[in-house]
Amino acid sequence: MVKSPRAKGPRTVTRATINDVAREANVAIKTVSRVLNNEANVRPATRERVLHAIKALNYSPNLAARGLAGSKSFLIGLLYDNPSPHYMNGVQIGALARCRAEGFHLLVEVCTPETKNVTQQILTMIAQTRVDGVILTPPVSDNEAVLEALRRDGMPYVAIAPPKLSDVPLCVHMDDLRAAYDMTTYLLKLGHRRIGFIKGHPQHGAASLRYNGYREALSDHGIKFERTLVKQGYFSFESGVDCANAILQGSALPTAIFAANDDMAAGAMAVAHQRGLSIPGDLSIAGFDDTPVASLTWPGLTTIRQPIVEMAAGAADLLLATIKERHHAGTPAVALARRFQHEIVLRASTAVPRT
Amino acid sequence: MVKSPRAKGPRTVTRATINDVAREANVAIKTVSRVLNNEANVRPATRERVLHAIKALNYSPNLAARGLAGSKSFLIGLLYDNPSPHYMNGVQIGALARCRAEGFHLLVEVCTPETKNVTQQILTMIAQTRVDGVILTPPVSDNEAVLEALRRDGMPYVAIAPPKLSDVPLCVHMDDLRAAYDMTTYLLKLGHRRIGFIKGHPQHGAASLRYNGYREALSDHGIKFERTLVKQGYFSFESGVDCANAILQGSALPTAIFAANDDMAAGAMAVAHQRGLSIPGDLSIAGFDDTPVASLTWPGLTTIRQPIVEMAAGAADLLLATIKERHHAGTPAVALARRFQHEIVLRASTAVPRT
DNA sequence: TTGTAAGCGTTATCAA
DNA sequence: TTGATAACGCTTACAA
Repeated sequence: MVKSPRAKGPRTVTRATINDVAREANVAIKTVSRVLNNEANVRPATRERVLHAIKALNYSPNLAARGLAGSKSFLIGLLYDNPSPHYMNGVQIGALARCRAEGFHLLVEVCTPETKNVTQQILTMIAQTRVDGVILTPPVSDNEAVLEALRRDGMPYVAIAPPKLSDVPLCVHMDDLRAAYDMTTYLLKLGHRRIGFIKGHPQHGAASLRYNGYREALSDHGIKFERTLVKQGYFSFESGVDCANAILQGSALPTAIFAANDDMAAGAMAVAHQRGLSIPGDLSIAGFDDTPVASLTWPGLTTIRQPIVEMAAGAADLLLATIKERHHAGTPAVALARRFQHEIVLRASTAVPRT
Repeated sequence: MVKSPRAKGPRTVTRATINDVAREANVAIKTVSRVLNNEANVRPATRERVLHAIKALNYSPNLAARGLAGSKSFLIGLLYDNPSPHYMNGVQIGALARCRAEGFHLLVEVCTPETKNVTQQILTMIAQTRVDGVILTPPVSDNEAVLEALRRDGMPYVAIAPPKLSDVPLCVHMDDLRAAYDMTTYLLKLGHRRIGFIKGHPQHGAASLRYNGYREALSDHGIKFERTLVKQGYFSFESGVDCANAILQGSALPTAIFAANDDMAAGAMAVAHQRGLSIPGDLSIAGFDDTPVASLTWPGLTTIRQPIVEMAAGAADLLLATIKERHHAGTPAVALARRFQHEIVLRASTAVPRT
């Protein structure tokens, strides 16, 4: 290995440019550019020669130069506010995989609603970086002002799990209502008749869908809805504790509790343990999201898996397709909403009621 | 604001350029550039005029153009492999905050060791994006080949928690040994004499430091080390379950178990519950990292908090300072390792032993 | 203190 | 099928 004599010099290596490649391959830079961009009208032999020179010189095109000259920056912005680490991680993995495959890079930006105008923050970011498109994750995808600004700016964007599908031209989502319906039905089929429900944060779009799914399943199976079995939570562990305590303090106890997310379900589990209720013997508990905590509780938590990675990859695909299309011509992209399938993950926290 | 007649056109808005600003302020573009870069030798009145024009035109400099013309891209690369979502999230929050404050953007890239040569992946990314520096998170910061390639390339980089401080010119870290020492001492002071330990992944640098801290504390307090109380885990919940079972199957049970991370501690808690051991009555359990799960277990897990966000912010600071310095002149940056303080987070999983 | 002119490494235009 | 040459929007000499 070469040891650098001093570690200070600003640049140790000089990178080859398109001119070097052109010289090496004995063609004009325009030809190299054509090969780089997979354009037609390049004789196979010439293409080979260029490709060879590229390899020989270890050449990579300069993104900044491409961005300046052309219309594409090969940059995708990923906007997020404050979702769970697990969610954000999944989104990044999925989006990154697709971006890399298409030669794009991911620019991550947090929106800080407290500090400043989110819309202005985003617009500034776009103006500076000239990203080719942006991916919006909740709760940014819920922000009407942001959507409107993006639309007006003409910036392609895709929303992950937006509250209203009709609001956005491009989105990926999951059927939260159906998923909650399925979980409730599963509990009913086990034999549960009194099923408690801990609602999610009232501001969060998906939360009410999950609640509706619970109610519809109850209704479809002829089970009377009981107001005392439902409590308003806020997606946090602590709110799960509070709600579970409230639900379990009545006289007629439920045999199962379904929480609108895993953190609240974990809270409910803690309460059950505290009250000496065995899970799932005395009480079955189900969550939603399949976050890491679902496999770290005791017993393991039955929950619903959102295919986050796949959804994010799908979002990136939609966005990248739009970007390319737009570049080839002003084809007015049709609104596209891609739905992803949920999955019930069965663990040990649910079972047939004891009685 | 201009309303777009149709939502299809590639660009709906035209952005102001430095020329527009110069014209508006009635100065040369060079003067605008000086204001933009906070250079000296601009009369206050002139500066005001330029600033005013910038605001009036809603101008933001084009990063690509700046990158092409100058030597800086205002891009920082964040490399990661597969750390926990919680860890990565903290790193991003911290790094992003500092980058934004300094006008830099974060380019996130995953390294996929399986697919290809990691070093080559990184080098290609650098060649394309011309990032001004990179932040390495474990386990990428453990990769010698990557470090060597970066050094040779002359790319400034900062490592978060590298295994050997001497390997890197810039890094932030935490004293894992001391932290484990402190936790063990805390348990000893509670009165525990038989303390089990679940080791972390043998490949992970910090894991052995944590183990050493445990042993040193034992030794310093005159407690005999017992081989049967220590088991080799792999940082996963399942390995925690296995190790806890192994440790608790002996005849002389420990009154406490200290796991090298929270996931394994959660595994130990599950085992305790299964065996009917009450926590902390029969068995105290402590973890390491203060991941979200530590507050979602029942009872809450006593653990050690790593100041991830602060460390990442510190890493970004170090990197940005180096970048600026280097740009001002070839000042040979001295090696800098910044240490961050850990903190024991007391929850309900530890207490005075019952006996 | 300010301005002029020459790039930076690409893509796009238009001619050959 | 190729190739000159002009942008792209900025920074960096170098003048004034």
